Amino acid sequence: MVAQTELHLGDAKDVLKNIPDNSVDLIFTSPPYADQRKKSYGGINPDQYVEWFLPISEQLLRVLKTTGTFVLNIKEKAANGERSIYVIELILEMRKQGWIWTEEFIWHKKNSYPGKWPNRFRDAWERLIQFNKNKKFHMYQEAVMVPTGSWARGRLKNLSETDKIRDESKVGSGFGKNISNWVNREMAYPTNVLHLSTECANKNHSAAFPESLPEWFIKLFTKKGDTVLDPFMGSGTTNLVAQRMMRNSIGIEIIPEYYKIVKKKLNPVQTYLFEPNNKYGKNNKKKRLPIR
Amino acid sequence: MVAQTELHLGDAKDVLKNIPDNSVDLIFTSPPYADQRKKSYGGINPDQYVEWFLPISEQLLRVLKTTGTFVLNIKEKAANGERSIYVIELILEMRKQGWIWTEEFIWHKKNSYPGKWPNRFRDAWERLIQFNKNKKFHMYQEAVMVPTGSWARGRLKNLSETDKIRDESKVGSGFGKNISNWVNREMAYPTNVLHLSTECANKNHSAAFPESLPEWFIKLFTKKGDTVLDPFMGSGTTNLVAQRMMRNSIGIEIIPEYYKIVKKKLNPVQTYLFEPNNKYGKNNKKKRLPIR
DNA sequence: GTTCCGCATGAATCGATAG
DNA sequence: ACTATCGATTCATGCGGAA
Repeated sequence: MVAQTELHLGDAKDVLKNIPDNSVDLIFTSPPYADQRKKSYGGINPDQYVEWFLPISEQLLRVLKTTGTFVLNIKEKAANGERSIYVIELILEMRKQGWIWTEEFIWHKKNSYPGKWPNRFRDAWERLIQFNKNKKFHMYQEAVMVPTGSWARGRLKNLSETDKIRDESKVGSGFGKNISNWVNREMAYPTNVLHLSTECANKNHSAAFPESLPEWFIKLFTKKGDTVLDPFMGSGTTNLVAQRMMRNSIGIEIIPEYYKIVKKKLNPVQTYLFEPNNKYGKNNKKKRLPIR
Repeated sequence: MVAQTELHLGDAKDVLKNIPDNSVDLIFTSPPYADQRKKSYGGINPDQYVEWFLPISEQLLRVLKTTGTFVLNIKEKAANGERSIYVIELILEMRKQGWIWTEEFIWHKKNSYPGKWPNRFRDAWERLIQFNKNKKFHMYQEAVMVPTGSWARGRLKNLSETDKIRDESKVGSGFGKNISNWVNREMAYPTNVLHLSTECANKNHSAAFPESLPEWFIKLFTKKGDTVLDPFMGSGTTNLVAQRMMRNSIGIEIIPEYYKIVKKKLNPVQTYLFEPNNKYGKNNKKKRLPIR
């Protein structure tokens, strides 16, 4: 079984028109935030952001299945001592388009950007806003259960301080790396707060979000063979993870350089027969990264 | 020096009118959420929530000092599979009143009790929305600094349990080795994500938030002798903490039973002598401070 | 093979300076 | 007065080299 990955070069609002109605199970994306990524994307003014995004979200509403989910990763910036309001305005406007605002997950970034200002602390969280077309949608909650309970606590007690600190991410939301050790123990459902760090010093690839972020939502809202869409592909993290998890995916990117990089990265793997057992281990990270 | 605590029985929107302009340094409150606590507050319909709150926030804007801060603890609930929008509408409307939306802190509730629904996970976070009158406001950042990760990794790891305990007490008492030399370097400013446990098993009253929550914001935005206001006092957590931290405080509560409980709980000397008619005239603030 | 230490690096934000 | 650019500030993380 092979997961198909479709890559498109172009503007999301145009390219989306070629995608059929009700054909996508999960949209996971992180659009360029207002006034950020100026060098690459030109930067959208906060005042014009909603206006810019609405034609795209309208298309997204069309291509999403009625049982599907749209997860939008975004965070408004602070400027001149005040937070922008375009994100919450966007939620209100998208509701008018017919979207249902189902949930808002919090991504707690442990290693947020440092800095000190007289009037504010470091911004250490981003929004993961969940929208749906219908009140009935597919959600595979068991797929993201996390180890917890007395066993986890007992084990933690015997660890060094260093290990405790490191392991906290594992206990909190299941984003730790050696999760396989915890399988078949006491499991619990996670919450709507996700703990994970940005991968900043990773030489092999730099992405806006770590792989575990789309991975979690792909697990939660799709099953194998489903289709995942990222209309702002960037470095292609969503599509890479989708492919590895045996989900079909569609990626759209407006910048040729990014498009080429992703195309190179994904194409060879596409024809490669996937083995579900060999997934999230540390050793296989090296294996999958070198591009041949 | 004694911190004075004023308690008022009545509707916030009326009682607030008796509080002088520009007299409060911090407003910290957790209003009744829409459609919840029906038995106590009669339940405010989500559709009418903004309309209900705006006359109150207008008064709050008046009584707050230009250097003061308003922290609103609130979280919209999900009803019928959808998140209510009254909180984000409220932010937009309060901006129109003249409030500056400075920041949104996240309170990550670690111990919220387990639960699961077909369409969502446990809601483990709440908003702490910071509003200001002015871009310049008082913020005492050093008061809430926390140990850095490297401090925990490097120092704590090599210390015995007793050393850890001893050193902690020294920070407070000032005795022992002078650790202030390296404390500064090993302390970091926090982020806008707060990790606190909910105090579930607590006496008779059910507080909406743990004491550490108002404590953190009182440390951050006030100094001793400042005035803290909670227009929806409830079980009086904010006022209790304020009093303990040597801040004057004002509490307003509409339900007689709560009012009586708080009045009993707080030191009578410090709840002594409130003069409701003494409003706009002479500066009653200095007058009511030094009472023995 | 471990552990430890040094170092580069982020979806940041503000205030000052320049046009 | 308003926008554009730049420097200063700051810390968790992971990598690579050293002990």
